[in-house]
Formats: sequence, C-alpha cells, structure tokens
Amino acid sequence: MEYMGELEVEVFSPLALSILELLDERPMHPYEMASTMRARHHDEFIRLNFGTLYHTVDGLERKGWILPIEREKEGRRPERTIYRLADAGREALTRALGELLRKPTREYPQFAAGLMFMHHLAAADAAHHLNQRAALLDAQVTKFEHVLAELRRQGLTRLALIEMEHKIAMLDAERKWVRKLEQEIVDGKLEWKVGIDSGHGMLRSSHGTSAH
Amino acid sequence: MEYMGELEVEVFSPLALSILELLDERPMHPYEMASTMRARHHDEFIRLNFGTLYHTVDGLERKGWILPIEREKEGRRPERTIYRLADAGREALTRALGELLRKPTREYPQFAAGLMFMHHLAAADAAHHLNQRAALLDAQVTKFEHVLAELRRQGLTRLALIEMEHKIAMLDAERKWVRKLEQEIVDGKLEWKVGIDSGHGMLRSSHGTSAH
DNA sequence: ACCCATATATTCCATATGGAGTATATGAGT
DNA sequence: ACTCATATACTCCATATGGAATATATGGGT
Repeated sequence: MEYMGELEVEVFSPLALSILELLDERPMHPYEMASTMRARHHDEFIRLNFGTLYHTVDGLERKGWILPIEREKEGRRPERTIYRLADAGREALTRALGELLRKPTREYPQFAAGLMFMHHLAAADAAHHLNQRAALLDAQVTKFEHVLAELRRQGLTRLALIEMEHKIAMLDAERKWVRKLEQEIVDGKLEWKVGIDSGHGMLRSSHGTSAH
Repeated sequence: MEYMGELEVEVFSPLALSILELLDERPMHPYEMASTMRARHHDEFIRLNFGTLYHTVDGLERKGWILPIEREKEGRRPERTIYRLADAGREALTRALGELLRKPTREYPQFAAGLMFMHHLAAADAAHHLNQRAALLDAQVTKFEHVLAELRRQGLTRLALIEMEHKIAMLDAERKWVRKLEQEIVDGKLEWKVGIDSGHGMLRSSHGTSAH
C-alpha cells in the first residue's frame, strides 16, 4: 500500500491563522505582522518568532492564500514584501477558525508529566511543590486580570478579549485543583503508594534525613 | 555583548523525564521504553515518536545521566543497546520532577487562537461551533473516566493515576466554560462587536444568506 | 557633528520533531 | 511448507522551530 499523490493535508497552525486574520484587516509585510501581534499581546497566546513567521508566510503564498502586492524599497533599507489576502485565503480563514473552535486538539501540558511521576517524591516534598505552583498560578491570574482590566479601559470589548477570560478561567481551574490535591496529600487522604507491580524505588527527599 | 561559554541550559523535556523514570525502575533499551510507555498509556500525556526518543536517549547519555551497559545481538536482529540510570541521572530526575511540579510553563493551546479571532464569525456560527466543542469534550471526559475506572480495577492506586484525574478536571473545566460562553452568545449577553479601531470585516456565515 | 541605542526587515543556520523506511523474527492460518 | 500480518529494533530524512546574525535607518543626547 503505497502513498502517492499530493493530498495537501490542510493543516493550519495558529500562526498561519493569525497571518490570514491580519491580512484580512489590511495588507502588511511580515515584520509589521509581528509588531502588530506583539502590540495586541497576541504573542502571549500564539508562538511567534521570525524564522517560523517568514516560513509560514512563504507557505501561505505557495498555497495561493495570500499574494505579494508590492516590493517596497525605501531608501537603502532591506526590501520588504507586502502581502494581501486572496479570496481563497479568506475562505481558508473561516474554515480554520471553525475547526479550531470545534475540535479539541490533543495537547501535552508539561504539568501532566510532573504528576505522572509525582510518586517518586516523598509526599511532603510533593505537597510543597504543589503549594508553590498554586502560588505562582495565583500570581499569573492576578497579572492577566490586570492586563484585561487595562485593555477594557482602553475601549476593547469582552468579545475582543475573550481569550483572556478563557486563560484566566483555565489558570483558576488548575489552581483550585492543585490546592485541593495539596490538601489531600497534607491530610494523608491520598494514599501514597502506586499499587501492583510498579515497584519503583522512591527518590530521596530534598530536605531532611539525607545522611546515612 | 557577546555570548560565550557553555552554559548547558538544563532543559528537561517530559520525554527525557520519562526515560529517566523508566530506567530508575530497571535497565531497558529504547524500543522497550516506547512499548512500556504505550502499555501504560503514558503516550497520551507525553509526546512519543522514535526519532525524538533515540535522539533524547543520546542526549541523556552525553550528559552522563544514563549509561549503556550492554549491546545485545540476538540472532541476526538489529543490535540493541540497553541503558541503565547513572547516579547523576537519578539526581536530575528529582530536580526535573520538582521543576515540572512547581513552575507553570507557558503553553499555547490551539483553542485560544480560535477564541482570539472568533469575532470574525457571525455570532450564531460561533455558538454552533462552541456547542459542538462542548459535546466533543463531554465525550473525551467520558472516555477518560472509563479508562481510569478500568485501571483502578486492575489495582492501580489514585496516586499512580493522578494525571488522569487532572486531565479529566481540566477537560471538565473547559467544557463548563465553553457551555457558559455558548449560552451567553445565544442569549445575546456577549455584545458582538470588538470596539476601538479594530474594524475587521466580518466573514460570511457558513449557513444562511450567502447570496447578495 | 558624532555616537549609540533602538527600530526596521529579513535571512541563515543549528537543532528538534515526526514519521517513513529498513531489516529481521515470530506466529497464526491455510 | 508457505504466506502474510505483526512485533522487534532501530536509522534516516524532510520539515519545523527558535534564535542569532546582518544590514540599514532614526532620533536623542553631548
């Protein structure tokens, strides 16, 4: 069973979506896209760096979703290419947006990996780490709430900032879950053993009886 | 201001942590690590593929955290290298685990990108997408709850499966948030405009009056 | 007039990632 | 006995990603 043909897997990275969205507003060159994204705090939610940006722009051009309309050369500065959104790109944007909203994608949060192997630590150490995490999550929630309030004051509507509300809600949910787990450990309600054959040795505690 | 020197940035990928954890249990060759991770459903939480696995193992060996102890050659099958955990690796494992548990890392969930540009769609379309998302999240929660129940029945403790509880809690939190947002849109409580200068054109609705 | 920090605009390159490819062994079915 | 799917155990390569490097322009201070 051989693979052949060019079935263009129709994958949209969040960055590609962002590019299409910016060009829907007005024609731009890549550097301006980056500046605009930063000005709008969009780089908090979408991974942004120059290598990937220019590469993604090239890809979108090859698909015919965006078109170069101008190669400006002000003075002797580096030449810049201004792109505009093609009709096909506008359709792609709508489709991509629908998919991102509809389909939950598998994500791999780092914290899950920490939890998976938490049993390697002594219960008291684990509880201590979780306590610190909850505090840091608290600080993040506060920070985002301030940013959100400030942007609302500048006249942006809830709709324009809905991803911030989502971020805050998710951070808060994790914070609550972490606090609850910490409490269960401290209270000894979470039995500190793994069961069946997984007889891993427990790693030594970071504080306390390390001498032997 | 030049950069020089070799400041080994002490970065642990979740996969590296997983490798150290497996070797803490017993010596293994990389292929067996992959099989074991799959058998334990760890690949649901940690990105796993062969290219990265072998590459990461090499990196850990270069750091002196794991050591090759045997190069078996059964029959004429491909030679396999069995590794064991070094003392330095055991320490690295404890450190990495602590960091993962303590420090929230910046993640870039795809859904955030969808939300950021949701205002490009008609309110009714957006609500429809969110409704579908909530249903899919529901299905995922149910699936994970079944897997969790099955593994508990096999004798694994809560501690050994705590990452599943976390996953379920996070999916559930998102599901509730999505349902609430959907309701606000349907009820017209979420004002459908973005404010200030961001006058983006609204894309056409996927169903309904597309003729003009 | 000159210096330097910052902004503008992109290119380049080393490394990371994902997945297909290679090669042999095993076991189930006909 | 023979075939074929699957398991074992990597290796290779194309593409993606992140960030440094390059090169010029601008504006404020001395």
